[in-house]
Amino acid sequence: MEGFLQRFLALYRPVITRLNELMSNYGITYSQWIVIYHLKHRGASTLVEIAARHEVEKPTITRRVKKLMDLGIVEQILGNDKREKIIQLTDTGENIYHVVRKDITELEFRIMDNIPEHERKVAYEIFPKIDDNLKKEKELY
Amino acid sequence: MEGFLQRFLALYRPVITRLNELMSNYGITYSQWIVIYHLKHRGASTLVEIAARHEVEKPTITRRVKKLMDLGIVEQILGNDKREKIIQLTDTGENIYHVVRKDITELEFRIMDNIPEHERKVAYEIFPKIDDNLKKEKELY
DNA sequence: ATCATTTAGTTACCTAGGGTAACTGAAATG
DNA sequence: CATTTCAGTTACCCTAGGTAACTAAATGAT
Repeated sequence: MEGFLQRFLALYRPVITRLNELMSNYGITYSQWIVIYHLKHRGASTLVEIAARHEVEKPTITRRVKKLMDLGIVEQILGNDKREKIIQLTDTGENIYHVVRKDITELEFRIMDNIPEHERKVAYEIFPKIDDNLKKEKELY
Repeated sequence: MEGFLQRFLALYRPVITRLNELMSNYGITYSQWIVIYHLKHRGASTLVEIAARHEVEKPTITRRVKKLMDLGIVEQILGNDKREKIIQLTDTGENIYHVVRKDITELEFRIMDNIPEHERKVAYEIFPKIDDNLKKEKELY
């Protein structure tokens, strides 16, 4: 079987475009949503924690968080270490989380409608395996 | 089951980064590779044909093709309709196709090594279904 | 035949998104 | 107390793609 990656990659743009379309109703993009999701599920975090968790560089998170603070979705709280910027969701942020989460879940249901549960599960579990394999092959230089 | 799209999207960056790393040995990127692959499998084509096939806008293909012509991977051939730009792979392009194809196939094998064939197949067949479903939901405005 | 319309391609401009390097200020190390 | 490490930001770079406006060529319709 060949062309797995090709098919995988071809699906990216339609999916991300649809999600960003959905998110644009709330003034955010999918990449910012990742931060919202993180804060909801992991609680208040520093930018470095968020960056590490999602394997992106610090400036990427600085930018996403700046936008979310401008939108009043996220706010800074003070900690002991004054180097750190600890952020959490505002009430607005919590509300947005819930509506967007609902929208995404519904979209997910609609576009997986005709796919049997066990097949979804197989694919769902393949993704992290591929990710692991990529990481392992990177370790070998 | 929830978070399918999340997992799907999270895998995109590692994969595309690895592929672009691989392609950079030949001076191309994955998005340009798509054009090379198209020409190899569909033969000489116009830019509009390529754009339509991959569901991107014309300027996107103009840019990819410009780069590939600069690299001597692709060349223009003349047709009757002087509006059209018909392009095909050069000999260099053919050679690059073969080596890159080999590299991709090998990478694909390595990162799917521990995934049973039937599981790969399930995932492989899910992708176009999701794509179809997205298109159908777009038709409903 | 000619004029309007459609089509192929290009250009200019804008956007999202992310990486790297260099920096600041604060904490930790020793 | 000096050096090093760490968190975050800034400036600059890149890829990638979309939209709108345009040119030139081909179609179509009168």
